[in-house]
Amino acid sequence: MSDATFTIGEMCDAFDVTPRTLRFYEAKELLFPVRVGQKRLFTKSDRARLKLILQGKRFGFSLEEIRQLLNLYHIGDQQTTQITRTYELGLQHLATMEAQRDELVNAIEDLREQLQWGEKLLQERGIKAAAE
Amino acid sequence: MSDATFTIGEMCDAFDVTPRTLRFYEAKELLFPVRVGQKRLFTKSDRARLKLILQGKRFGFSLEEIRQLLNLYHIGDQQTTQITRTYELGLQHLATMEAQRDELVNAIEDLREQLQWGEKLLQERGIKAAAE
DNA sequence: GAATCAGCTTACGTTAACGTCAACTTCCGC
DNA sequence: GCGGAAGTTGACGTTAACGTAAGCTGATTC
Repeated sequence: MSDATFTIGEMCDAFDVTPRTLRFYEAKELLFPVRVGQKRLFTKSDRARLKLILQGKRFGFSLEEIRQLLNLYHIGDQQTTQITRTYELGLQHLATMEAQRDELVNAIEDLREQLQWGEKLLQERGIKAAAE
Repeated sequence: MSDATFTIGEMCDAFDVTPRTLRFYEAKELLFPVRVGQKRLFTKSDRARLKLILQGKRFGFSLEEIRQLLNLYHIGDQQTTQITRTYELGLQHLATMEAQRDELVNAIEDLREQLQWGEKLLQERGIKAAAE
């Protein structure tokens, strides 16, 4: 029940990416689709990884950083030494992301204030909000 | 008391960027240093903008997106029509950032779980944490 | 007054992350 | 058995965001 695979086209539809992107990610060793003859077949694992990749990108991480992070989700099948390194890398990423979250929360607060300012300013000038 | 200006070198030291970067941002109309002869002098306003620029970059925004956002902090000296547009742009950015924050919070949670998994796994294998 | 230093412009180079052909192969329906 | 759809591999093009090198100016310092 975990043998469901997906063609490249299905993946593109599901995640709104182009075939080129998926092949590129494979070349960069971010995805590992199975080959049946020539064709790629993406597994459920690939879907999970792709989801994480796109998420990571939204947070401003590079593909290379993401590639390393992804090993966390393969952590079972590694050698102990490598697990330790991967684990520590994960800790660092966690710290980065938490810092980013804090910064983001502050930035949101600042932006809110600016917007209230603008709102007030618009009211003073007697503008009817785009309520038409 | 608001007439403090800064040379390009001082800016670089303060924000850990290169001169090239600051000149590039000026060319892209993200910063507007005053000229004294040939030389650029950065105002307090430029410092505030640069801070926002670097922040935005960390969140994965492009310089062009950031440029538009920055108008929010100039919102006083615009025409009413433009203020409205700027204001709406700000609202959109706010929504984007809030979505990003939520996603980030979830991702942090996921990552934490994975790390606990790894931690457990390392203990089972009897590894002394890099406490040496 | 020669050197050093900070800064300037112009222009070409670079890296990441794909886009865009071009030129096949494979399968599927009719 | 043929046309179209889906997929494949190169190989080159593109955009953003700077880096880097060359050659110039002006101020300061010894």
